[in-house]
Amino acid sequence: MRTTNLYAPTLRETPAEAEVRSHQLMLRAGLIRKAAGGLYTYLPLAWRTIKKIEQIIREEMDEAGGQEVSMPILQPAEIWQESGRWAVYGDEMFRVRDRHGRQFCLGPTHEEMVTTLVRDEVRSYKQLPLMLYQIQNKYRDEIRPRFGLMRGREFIMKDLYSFDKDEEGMNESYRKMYDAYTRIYTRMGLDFRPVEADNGAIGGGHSHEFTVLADAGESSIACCTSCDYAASDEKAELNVIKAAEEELLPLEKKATPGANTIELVAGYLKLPIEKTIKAVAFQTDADELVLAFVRGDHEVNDVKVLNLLEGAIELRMADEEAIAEAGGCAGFMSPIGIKEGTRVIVDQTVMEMYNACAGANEKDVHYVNVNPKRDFPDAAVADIRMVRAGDLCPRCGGIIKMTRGIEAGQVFTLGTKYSEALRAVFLDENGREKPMQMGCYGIGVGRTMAAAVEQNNDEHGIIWPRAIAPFEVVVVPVNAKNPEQLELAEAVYNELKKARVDVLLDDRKDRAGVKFKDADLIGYPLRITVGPKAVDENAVELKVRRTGEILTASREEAAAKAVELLGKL
RNA sequence: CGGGGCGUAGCUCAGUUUGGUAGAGCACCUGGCUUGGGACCAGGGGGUCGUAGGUUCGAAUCCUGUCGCUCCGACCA
Repeated sequence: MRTTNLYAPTLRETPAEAEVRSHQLMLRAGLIRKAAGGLYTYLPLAWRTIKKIEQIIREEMDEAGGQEVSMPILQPAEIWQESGRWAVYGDEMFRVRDRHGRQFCLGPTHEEMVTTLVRDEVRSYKQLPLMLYQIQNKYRDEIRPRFGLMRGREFIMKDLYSFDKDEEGMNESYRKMYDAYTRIYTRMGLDFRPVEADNGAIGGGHSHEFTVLADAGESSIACCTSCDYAASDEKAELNVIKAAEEELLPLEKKATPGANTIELVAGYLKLPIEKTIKAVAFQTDADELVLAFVRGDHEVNDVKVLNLLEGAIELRMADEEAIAEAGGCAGFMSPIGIKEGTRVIVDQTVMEMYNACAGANEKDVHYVNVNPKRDFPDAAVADIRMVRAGDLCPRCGGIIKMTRGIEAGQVFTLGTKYSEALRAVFLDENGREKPMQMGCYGIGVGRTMAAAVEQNNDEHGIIWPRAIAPFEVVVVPVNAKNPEQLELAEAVYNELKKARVDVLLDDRKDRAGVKFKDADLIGYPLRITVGPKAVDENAVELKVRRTGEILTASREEAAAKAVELLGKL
């Protein structure tokens, strides 16, 4: 490919609409252009990278036993009504009607489609396991599209679905996918972590998010500094922290006028914040009141709370009236004196506190010398707090640090949620009818590209990992109007092509500076410069984008040297 | 949907407070000169000032509606 034949409109200045680095760079480097909010055109450079990412994914999916298919993007409402999600999915689903008034949606995901496909064909355990995948556009009418390709309304996704005869098989499929994902992100040259994740409403199964580490990432993850434990902030498990044992003092009320926050109480009573107990009141979607208690310096993890509540779908902050009805007092709450039957959940660490301070369930009054094991021994106890930096790893006891990343892929087991709803059943070895055990596994392809840019750039532009660079090498004749230079550059270019290197010849008649700036901005891993020195001294120059390292080689050696350097990028 | 910010040339922005008839840099076209880090000189093209309405002799500027973009929150690949 020659630059004069490449549509890659680079921008000298950063467009005002882009806030995050990857979005800015992809616009500036001429990779993408916006068509409307959350909708982007992939220009030739971006599309080359997308195709490379897809190819890596395909190879690993096939290797793991997946088979590629292509299912319709336009999906009939019926199958969604059957699974019950037509009503649940809400405004996030794009819905359309055909000329007869029949309803369809633009697929936000394909569980319904793939499950109905499989149920009609698979009858026997002998036909399982089965793994089907596709790479295609998905549509979600996001509340707020943002960060360019990071969260679009149309985005490219690889989605694989596994079908197994039992849980053991499902877990085996899961493991294969986990391993395949690990190879995919490794091959792409990205710094990533498989992160234990909550799989929310589905419950029960496993889930990992494959998170590309980047400071601008949306997800906050807890990583152990000693072992390889990593979990999303809402998932991270925590061990009990035992306070030093103390003699139990008698419970006592103290007036704490206006002290309705933990900071105010601790300040007023001159107590360390670790000696206080904090309350958070929630209500479920069914209006049940739930009181959660954590140590004063901790935060309640509402996902953990929600997971403890059978049947609840979401939590919101409780109304003051509901709290008062249960005998509580907003801002001054404790489990002591709450009406019988009220849902109270106490963090495990709270149970190990001695002579602590908590609300007295009346305005402007707190208790001191609260001893949970004595004062509310019957409360439900669980791990309900949010992880924070400095906590101890639940696996090895090492120190946890918090990092940020971009969730580029996710794997999780679904169990029989969809196979039951859509009656995808088979006969097992004993002739008994059973629902299939499913798993689903997604990779955001465009998001992975954005994450790669987010993770690999400097003040001059993008620095592509070789495996997903739009071109591996750019050959730059310093002065393309000089026939000798151009001829030598073409010779190097042709040799690299022959060596099956993905190479671009920047044959534009612009000044060298322009071409160098573009090369840095677009971020080809390797640049080969052919200038006067090549003509006069037979010396061409190879520059590694990431390190800035410059090597020289003779014209004859240049291609071989480039191939050697690429091997290390 | 709630809360901020912004819509003026392809891009980045000035002009809006105090109404007087459209600007700069970059990009683009022509010619010249130049060719190792976004050159230079000369000439040129390009804007219903997001949009609709109102106030006014006169609106980019003031008022009202509306659309779009963007950031923060709930959602997610």
